[in-house]
Parts: sequence; structure tokens; C-alpha cells
Amino acid sequence: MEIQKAPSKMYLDIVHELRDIIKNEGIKTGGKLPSERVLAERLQVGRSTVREALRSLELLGLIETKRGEGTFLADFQKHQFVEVLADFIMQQPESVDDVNETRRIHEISAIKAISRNSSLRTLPVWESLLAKIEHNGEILREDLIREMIIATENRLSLKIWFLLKQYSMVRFDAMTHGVENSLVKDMLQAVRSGNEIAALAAYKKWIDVVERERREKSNDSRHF
Amino acid sequence: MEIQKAPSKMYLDIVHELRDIIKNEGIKTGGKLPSERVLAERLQVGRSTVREALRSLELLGLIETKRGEGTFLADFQKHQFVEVLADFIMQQPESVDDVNETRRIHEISAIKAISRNSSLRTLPVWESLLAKIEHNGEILREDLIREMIIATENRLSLKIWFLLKQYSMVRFDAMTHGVENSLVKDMLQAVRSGNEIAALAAYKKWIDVVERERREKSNDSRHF
DNA sequence: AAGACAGTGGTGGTCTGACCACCAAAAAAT
DNA sequence: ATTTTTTGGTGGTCAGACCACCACTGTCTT
Repeated sequence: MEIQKAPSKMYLDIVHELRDIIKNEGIKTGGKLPSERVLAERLQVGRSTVREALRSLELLGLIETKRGEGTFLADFQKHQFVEVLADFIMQQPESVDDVNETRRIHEISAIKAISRNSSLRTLPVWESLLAKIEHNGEILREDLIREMIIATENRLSLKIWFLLKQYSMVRFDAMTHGVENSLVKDMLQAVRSGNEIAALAAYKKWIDVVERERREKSNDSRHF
Repeated sequence: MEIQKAPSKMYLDIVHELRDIIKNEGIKTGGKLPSERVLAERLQVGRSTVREALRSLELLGLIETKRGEGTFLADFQKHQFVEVLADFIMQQPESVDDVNETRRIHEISAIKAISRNSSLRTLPVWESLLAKIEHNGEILREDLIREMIIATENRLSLKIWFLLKQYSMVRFDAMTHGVENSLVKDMLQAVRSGNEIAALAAYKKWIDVVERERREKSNDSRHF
């Protein structure tokens, strides 16, 4: 028997002990953690307590569990916690504008970063994107933006942007349409030549077009 | 009996259902959630499953539990997860740069938004901040930035920034120090007069100072 | 009547043991 | 050698029990 007392948040202690275990055993990213039953035995607590700690860490994106296999140290770059936060934060409908605005913050930042950095703006990916426009005639808005944020190599920013984008898509299923070639080309060219001002101007025009379309669409079929 | 199947991450579904409950019942900050046993009955799952979801949300700082009383919607302050994250991420130092970079994206965006908007840059709060600098002689970096992001009225950006800020604070406990008056004043004045370029320049100088201090600090006491 | 006290019901915290679904590797059958 | 079956281990879930704690209530003392 011997039910453990709970002076304060036992599962939090487990979290810390897990950190120590990971550290001492030298478990690397993708490595396997001891099983829940082993941990319970080793830390002298019930399996459910161990699980509460593990689930918390999983929601934070620090570990990954696979049924039938085990628990693994996750690639920290996943930042899964952002999703849950977003879920809770976005309960208020008035925050839709905030979502779009925040998404643009990240988009603009990427455009600026690339325009200013000569090694970024000469990346071959821009050439191939331009070529694709010439061939197919159109390109998806988010594909282009995504490539840009990827180029900045800020994976957290990319993650946040991706989530905000998804949320926008659910709210109003626009955004997946193609865009005017001229605007895209203007922007890409400006970015490539390091003309930050022109790139941002083209971006703003682009946004305006999207916004106008969205408004018209929501007028056509207003569900509210 | 009738043990539930687990197509995928049952406790994650609970997290979502909890969000709906909070939404539909109109539970406000500090409000009380249904008890674990009631939730289990209502959602037709075991109590332990409910608890796994609750513990996850607690680590994220979204709810607060008091033994003998109940579970409450937290007033977003605790955010215990930040320390846990920092603890774990020490081993993957490259993601720290992403966090700092992303935080700056939001800070710069706020500075620009305020500089460009005449009704924002003439807010009385800037006057009182300047006055406070004259009196006390110093001001906390994050207080100023926070006021700026608040002024933009983008609550999502504020939320994200707040989280990233805490994250940085745990990682290297600098950042809470006061800053040079001249730089702060330069920036505030530039913002007030709508001089975006100057404001950003002052901001950049500021960042450089902080960065240099941080580097020196980590050189003084290198634990590695 | 006012305050101190013990009881009571509800809540979170934990443990146990059981069963299910799943997976990978070993063992058996072909 | 290849395919199939078995088996052991793993996470996922459940039910019921007990503990520690807290707010409330009704009683008892003064």
C-alpha cells in the first residue's frame, strides 16, 4: 500500500526527475525513455502519476509517445504548445483580426529579412519559383510565403505562422486561390534585388487584394 | 466495463472539449470548472484521462488547481511551463536563438505600428513613461515594450511576446535590469514624433547593448 | 447571542490492478 | 528462405479505493 503524500504537485517533481534522468542517461533527441512502468518503479510512485507528468511534457512537445513502442525524447523544435495556446486564446471571435495581423507580422518580417540579406535573397529557390510562375501561370500564396519564412531559418516563426495560417483557412476558406502573377513577380523581383521598400509595397497591395476578395465573399454568403 | 478505444490521443480530445465547455458555460478568468468526477461522467471517460488533460493544461498555466476546492481558469500569470521548457531546452541551444529572434519580430512590429499611427503615438502613456524615467532614473525594458504592444491592441501578439519573454528570462536571467536612459528616451521620442527610422535605430542599439551584456555575463561565469 | 468546535460532503492527489490496442522481434510453420 | 504465428513489452484507459484538504454547517460552550 503506502499511498504517497502530496506535499505539493508530485507530478511536477516527476517532471524534474525526468529531466535529470534524460540528462544523466545522456538520452539524445529521438532516444527512448524508460517505460512508464519502469519509471513508476524507479521513482517509487504510481504509474498514473508518471503518466500525468509525461502527458504534460508531451503537450509541451518535449516528448513523443508511440503506442506499443515507447516514449521518446522529441525534437524540441516542434513547439506544439503553441497550438494549444492558440486554441484557448482564439475563443473570442474578435481575435480574428489579431490572428491575421499577427500572421502578417511574421510575413513582413520574413520579407524584410530576406531583402536585407544578400545571401538569402540570392537563394536559388526564388529563381525556381519565378520559373514556376512562368510555366504554370499561378502559384499559391502560402507556398511562396512559406518558402520565405523557411529561408529565414527561424523555425519557431515558421511554426507560429503555419498555425495562424491554418486558423485563417478554417475561418474563411479563401486564401488557397492563386494570385495575380504581376504582384508575385514584382515582389519576388524586389526581394531578389534587395529593394525592401518595393517588396513591402507589393506585399501590401497583395494583402489589399486578398482582403477585398474576402470581404466580397463574406458578403455573398454571410453565415452570421 | 466498456473500456474506451483510443483512436488517437484521447486526452487531447479532452483538452478540446474542455475548451468548448469553458466557451459554452462562459467561464471567466478565475471561474470554477466542473470537478474531475463530473467531467469524467459528462465526457464519458475515466477520471484519470480527464486528469491527464487537466495536468497538461496546468503545466501550460491555463488552469489552476486547489486541493479541496476545485479547478479554476487561471489568470494568465503563472506559466510554469516556461521553466520546464527552459530546463529541457538547455540541451538544444540553437532553438534559443529562434525564440529571441521571434520575440524581436513582435517588438519591432509594435514599434513600427505605433510610429506610423498618429493616434497611437500621441497616447498619454508615453508621456507618463518619459516622466517616470526622469523621476526614477530607470525603467524596465519589458515594461516599455509591453506598453507598446498593448497600445497596438493586438492581444495575440501580446500573448506570444509575453510567453517568449518569460522564456528568455529563464534562460539567462538578465533582461530584468534597467536600461540606459538615453536610449529609451531616444526611442520614445522618435516614436512620438513618428520617426520610424530613428525609433528602430534606437531599438537596434538597445538590442546590441543587451546582447553584449549577455555575452559578457556568460563569459564571466561559464559553467560549460 | 457570539464564538469555538467537530462533523460532513465535495474536491483534488495518488495508488492499484486490470484490460485493451498496438508494435516489433522472436518463434514456428510453410 | 519466406511467410505466418506467437509472445512479450509498451502506451492507453478504466474502475474503485483511499488520502489530504477545504469550505461549510450545525452543534456546543461560554
